[in-house]
Amino acid sequence: MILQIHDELISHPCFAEVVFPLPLDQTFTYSIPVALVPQAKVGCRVVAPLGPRKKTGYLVAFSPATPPDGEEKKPSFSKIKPLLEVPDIVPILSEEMLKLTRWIADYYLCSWGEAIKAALPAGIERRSQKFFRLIEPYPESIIKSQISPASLCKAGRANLKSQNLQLLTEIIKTLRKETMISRGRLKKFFPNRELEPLLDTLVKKGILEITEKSAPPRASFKLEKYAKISKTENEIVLPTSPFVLNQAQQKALKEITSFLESGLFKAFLLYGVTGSGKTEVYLQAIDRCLKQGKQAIVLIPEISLTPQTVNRFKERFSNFAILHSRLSLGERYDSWQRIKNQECQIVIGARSAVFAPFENLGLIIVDEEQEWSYKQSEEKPRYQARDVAVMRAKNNNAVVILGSATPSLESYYNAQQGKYTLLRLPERVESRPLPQINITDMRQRKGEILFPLLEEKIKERLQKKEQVLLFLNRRGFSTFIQCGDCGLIARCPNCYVTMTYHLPDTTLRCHYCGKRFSAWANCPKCHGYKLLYRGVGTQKVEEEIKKKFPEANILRMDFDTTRRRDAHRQILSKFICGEAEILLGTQMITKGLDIPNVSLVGVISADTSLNLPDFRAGERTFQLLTQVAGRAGRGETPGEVVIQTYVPENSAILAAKEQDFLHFFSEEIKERKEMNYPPFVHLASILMKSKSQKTCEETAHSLCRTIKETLTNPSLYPSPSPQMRDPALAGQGERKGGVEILGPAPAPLSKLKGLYRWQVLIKGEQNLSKIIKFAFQKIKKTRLPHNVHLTVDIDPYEMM
DNA sequence: AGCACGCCGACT
DNA sequence: GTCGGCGTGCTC
Repeated sequence: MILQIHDELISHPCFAEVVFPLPLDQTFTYSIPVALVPQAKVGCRVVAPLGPRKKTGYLVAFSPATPPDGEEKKPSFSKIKPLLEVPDIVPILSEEMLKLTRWIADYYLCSWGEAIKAALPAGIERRSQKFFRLIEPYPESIIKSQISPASLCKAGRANLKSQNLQLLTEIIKTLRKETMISRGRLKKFFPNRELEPLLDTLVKKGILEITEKSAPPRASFKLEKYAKISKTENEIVLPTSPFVLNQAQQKALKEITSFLESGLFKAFLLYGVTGSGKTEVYLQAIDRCLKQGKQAIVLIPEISLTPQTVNRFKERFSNFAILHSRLSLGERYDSWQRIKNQECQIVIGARSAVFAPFENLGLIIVDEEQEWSYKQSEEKPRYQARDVAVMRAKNNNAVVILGSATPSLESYYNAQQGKYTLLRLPERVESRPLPQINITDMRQRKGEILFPLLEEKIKERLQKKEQVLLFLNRRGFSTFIQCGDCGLIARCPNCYVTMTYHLPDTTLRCHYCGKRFSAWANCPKCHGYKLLYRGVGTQKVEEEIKKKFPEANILRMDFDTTRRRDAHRQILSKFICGEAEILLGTQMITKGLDIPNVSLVGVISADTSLNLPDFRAGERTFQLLTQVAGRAGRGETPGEVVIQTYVPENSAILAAKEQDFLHFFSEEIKERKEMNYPPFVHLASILMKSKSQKTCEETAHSLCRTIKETLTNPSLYPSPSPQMRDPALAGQGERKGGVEILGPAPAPLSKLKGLYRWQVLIKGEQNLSKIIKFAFQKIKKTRLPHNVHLTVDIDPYEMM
């Protein structure tokens, strides 16, 4: 073995440094077999042995056979294994993507391999399929005794539960017939839950043998599917020529093009009210970019990525690709391949399209930059695509345009500070008036759903044969049920949240873990029959509307009515065709709907998003209300909006009424400064999850201690002279060197899916990644309890 | 993240 | 006594 490696070293005195899409913050060193030397380049995928299995990793660097003095020592020669395969002829990752993913790994605190995985289309990993085979020659006794499970057990010395004997018999029978069978096929035959552990046991006992074979690459399915899609999606689209721009648009475009032509990095914030013609500016900027021989990426929030939106681009350009989460793996891979081959010049897509593998990038557009969906919160890496877009533009000397009618506080602040250049489109094209907004104070009469003003307006619109949109950001019937005698509230046993009452099956459901019960007939504690149904959801509103307007047709659109594939589109097209006069729904009706006949928008309660324990609650409410209000009056008839609320004096609601972003910004930014929140500080959230409440709490405390130690020892973390902050701005947490630690405390959702959750929040003037990374390394050395799971979220959006 | 190895309670 | 529970530690 050693000899063989030395042989290779003579012809190729280099090792491959490989990272894997695993939470392992290190590179692995492999030798490169002579046969693979011509192919193995930095940026290629490689298949290599990692422990007992083969894994796809990424070649990120070459390292010399003998490390220069002072560098970390290589693993001993006997440990180094050779690469097995290099599936890429051309590196799949450019130098630029390697640099960008490295930055993501450092900033958002994940491994380089995880960051790279996020930048590549899903399903690109070479799948290896396991095949099972009965070991030849199996003991004579087994064959003779036919397939008596009992004798098999003895021969294999496997002690199996009786209910598994039957299953075992069947498996053996199947294996004898097929000799080789894949895990997937076996699962199809025996969809029992016991299958997997049983197979493992049999392998361990030497009755079965596993052989690994690489499965065909997913992409081979792609052609047929792609053809199908193009057929349905290729409806006739008439090309449009560029519109004549108004003065503000012209000015914006001029600034953008001057930077496109200069070939220098520039970030713009294009702040234009709804209907001010941002898209036309995008289109003409893209056109200029293409004429420069460069490529453009357009990011659009997932929900807004409708045919309607895409067609605007299709009308103007032909050579683009769409990257969409609804695409199948094959389709996505195919789009990606077309981009990689530079067969198209424009990419339109959601969050992950920011990684489109263009090699001569000139322009990135982030439409609706304030949208939360640009932040990946569930999966690692928890990156903010808008910020990645800015970073990528910087790396490429490209132009980035962040567009919005209601910019995020961060972006507008950045524009004020000169980090971004502000471009304003203050007027609506064709000078369509903004909708009239009315506020109803719900404190007048508690417990009501539809107040007289909204009811009156609905009646009016129905008579005029116009359409109505009703918005409530809460699904289900009642958000909780409570015993009127003892006060007991129905809570999920796995999560510390109330259960929502649902119709028509009268179930109690947990919106976090999906648990369902049939609803209480009476109180399970005191057996009282006086049950209170509290908190209004869309189902209850639907019932109320039906009562009040029996002649009207209502469509409800929420998570429950759109679970079926395509239901979303079906409901919308029904509404557009005029099959219903009222569309009632949650969040999902607020985005990108453009229905000319909608003249009234009603917000049943504006307060649901306002009461969340989140410093962005006000901002979110303002954006939501502005967005939903924008759905009214898109046609000839001027629109009208009614917002019902318990807090009409709240600044977010007042600003939404006046549709005055700038006023909202100036109020909100004051509060952020006072409370020491972004954009004045960076935030990082560390979440501890464990089955044990105690472990959670203890880990949280010890983590806090470690972070504090890190901070008090300036030699430990590389921070440039921690400057003193204005003491008047001090927040409530503990502060050291411009860093403030809040917590530890139970997370707002203190238990979810059976796991307790504790949280530590860190505020800092500078990027907190380095400090946290350091503290983590330290805490790992002092041994972390193994039954806690740590999640770090840098610049978090959801801190529940 | 997997996966193997290793040390303790419930059964043959 | 063995089986399999999952705590611990490693992967070039």
